[in-house]
Amino acid sequence: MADLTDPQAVAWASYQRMRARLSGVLGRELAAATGLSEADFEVLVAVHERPDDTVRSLALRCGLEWEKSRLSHQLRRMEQRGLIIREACEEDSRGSAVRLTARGRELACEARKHYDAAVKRYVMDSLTPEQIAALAEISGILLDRIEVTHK
Amino acid sequence: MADLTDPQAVAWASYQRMRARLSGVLGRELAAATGLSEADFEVLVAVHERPDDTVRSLALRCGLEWEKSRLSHQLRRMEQRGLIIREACEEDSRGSAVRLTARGRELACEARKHYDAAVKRYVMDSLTPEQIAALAEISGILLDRIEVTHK
DNA sequence: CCAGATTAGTTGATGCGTCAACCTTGACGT
DNA sequence: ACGTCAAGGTTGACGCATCAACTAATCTGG
Repeated sequence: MADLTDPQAVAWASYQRMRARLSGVLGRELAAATGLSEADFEVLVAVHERPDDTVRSLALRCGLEWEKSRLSHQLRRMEQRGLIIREACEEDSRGSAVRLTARGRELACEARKHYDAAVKRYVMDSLTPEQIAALAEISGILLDRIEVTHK
Repeated sequence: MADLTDPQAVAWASYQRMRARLSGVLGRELAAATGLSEADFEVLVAVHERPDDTVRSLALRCGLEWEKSRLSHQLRRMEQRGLIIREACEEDSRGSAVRLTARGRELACEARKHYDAAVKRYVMDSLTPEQIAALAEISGILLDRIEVTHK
């Protein structure tokens, strides 16, 4: 009772192939248009959503659901490239806060436009509203499943 | 005309979150059970499907749809860990062939069992046959879309 | 108030993935 | 033949992701 049925195997193979290809083209287009990686983009957008373009690292980490060392490494690289700056956190002197630079803010907006357009072009324009809803539903079910067994 | 509608944005967010979580869980379980990465696993399975557990690098690369340098780096690491060996290719002296070691063959089988079971547990057992078919269909559509605009 | 346990964040090592540069060998037109 | 070009593969550099070990500040129980 362990094996996948044929339609299951086919579905999994299609999904895996689609996933690999889609993230490839989206990442490449984003990099070509803005010089940002998807990781950069996620961080910039998440920070830009906050008042004053500033957020505590902890909150950012929880919002992104990233490992702490992943965020730390990413922020170091982004700081070196002048996209963000890190400042002290007054509520908790262990913590730190992240603020967008002018360049970071500008790139966040630019990148969002390009990225959303690419998602629309590659994904949304290809699917019916029913298929989009189905994708959302399936994703939600699988997420629940993972949360339940890993909490 | 550029922005995503609300249901589109929700669907995309769910998909992205599901994708990240699912690949995390599957990768972690595979590593815990066998010590292999997903990249290792893909290679082992692809080679193990061939007669004599041997393939030419070129064929492997086309089957996996990997960049050539990616495959080269991956094979170097796998050779160092004793999962495969690389030998000369007689049809074309530029080329090379990949053969599983005994350990590689053993791990390929072991890993396949664990991985399929995890896919079944996390994905297939959570979805109806209709949802599985919908996932396959959606994936196929998006793949076509990408192929068309990138070929 | 103090000692031990938690928590925020950093660091270093290592594997993965991409790009660009490179080397060798085969293919092809003339 | 031969010169040019393309293809198979390797390498080095760099960014991304995870793990484990570490530092420093906060929390908590007594």
